[in-house]
Amino acid sequence: MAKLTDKELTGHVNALAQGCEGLYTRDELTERLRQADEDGRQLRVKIGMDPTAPDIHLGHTVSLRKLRHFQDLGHRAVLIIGDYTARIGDPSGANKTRPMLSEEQIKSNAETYLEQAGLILDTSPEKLEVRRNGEWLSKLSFAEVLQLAAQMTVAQMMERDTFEKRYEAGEPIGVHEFLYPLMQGYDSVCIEADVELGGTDQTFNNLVGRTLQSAAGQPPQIVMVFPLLPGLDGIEKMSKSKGNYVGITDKPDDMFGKIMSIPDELMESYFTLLTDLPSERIRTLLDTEQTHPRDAKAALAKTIVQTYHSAADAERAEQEFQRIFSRRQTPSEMPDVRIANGGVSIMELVISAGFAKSRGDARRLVQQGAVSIDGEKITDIEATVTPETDQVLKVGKRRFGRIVVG
RNA sequence: GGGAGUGUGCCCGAGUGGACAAAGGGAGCAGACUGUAAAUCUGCCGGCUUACGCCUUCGGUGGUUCGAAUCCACCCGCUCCCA
Repeated sequence: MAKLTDKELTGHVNALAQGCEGLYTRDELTERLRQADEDGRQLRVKIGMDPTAPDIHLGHTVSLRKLRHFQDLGHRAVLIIGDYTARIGDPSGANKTRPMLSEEQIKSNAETYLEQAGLILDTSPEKLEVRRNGEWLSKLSFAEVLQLAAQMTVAQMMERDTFEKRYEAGEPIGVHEFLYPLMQGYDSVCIEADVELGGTDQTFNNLVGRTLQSAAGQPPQIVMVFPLLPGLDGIEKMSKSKGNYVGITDKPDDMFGKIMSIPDELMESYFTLLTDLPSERIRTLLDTEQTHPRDAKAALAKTIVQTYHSAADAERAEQEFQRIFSRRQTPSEMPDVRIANGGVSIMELVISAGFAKSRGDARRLVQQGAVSIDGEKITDIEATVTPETDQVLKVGKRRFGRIVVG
């Protein structure tokens, strides 16, 4: 087996630690990599997924991309699908009323997830192992659960900042919530993880894995946590339920447009967490002396679209974006809005196009000057219009429809 | 088990008998400005209605009252203190 030189080893560690916010510990990682190389074995690098929401967004890609990096160095990704955990409902954080998911739903979510994860990961069998934690969690007896629980004290649990904050805020904390970290940690024991990756919000859970592994006589996993990607609003972390996300299967145009709408301050973290651009290049792009922020953002958008689609798609998306927003032209493709012959009220038109969620909403839009047909603004809510086929209904900045009469 | 609090619109949060569809903030939408950035300004922001107005809403159920988010009873959830 080929032995790494110390220099190469250090290089690997540095590269892997890039962008990492917490590494427990660096020395252990170095040592573990060295050992693995010496023994000619793959490290088992774990990442957990929550099958409650299937779509992968850019926020997830931060650690997934790092996982890919491990794969590229020859290691094995172990993807844990938290099917058992999901069935009980993950209580962490704000979503307390998370619905329990059916077996069916979990299964389909997991499938979607895997499919999408395949856009980032190397899916060859020797590089990727997919496991469901129901495999082992469902087999635990109550006594065994108690034994696990006995590994930790309440004070240790309360160290977790989300628990601490909620406790101080007088918010409820379910006893079973203390079991989640244990479950996740037990996952690590069962799959004998060498490394676990996750967002910083998983730090505590992942560290529990170390505790449980040690107790089980295993070398504790190395834990690497990554910054949480801020969402499009620049305030909260990216999440599907907040609606501030970019899905990796979003259409090129949407992806491009969404990224163009992020606040400038987010560009740096997006560049570093989501792209492989060399830091030199990123510096140039972020330097407003050298690059107009708008162009930097376009470069960002393009790079990301290219990653999940193609260079050609990225090119097209950029052109489309410029066409609509810079030159204020109409999109090259838009949904049809069918209307009958003989004219319709403007209100009906907006509603039937699906651009307003209620009549009041439609009225508001018209009154506020958001509605136009072929560039002609219509502000009279009583107006009746007789547009022709191929004329363009525009509502607000980004909703377009092509009129089809008949 | 006992006691004290608390539960409001997408979220936070004021309101303690009528002027309350309910202050304020945030989010969102629209307009101006722009780089679909930020900041700022303006309007909207439960449903129906051009509007007058009407309907549904303040944990749940029932009650008091001409009239309740506001008072009473019971119930439910949450928090804290005591045990």
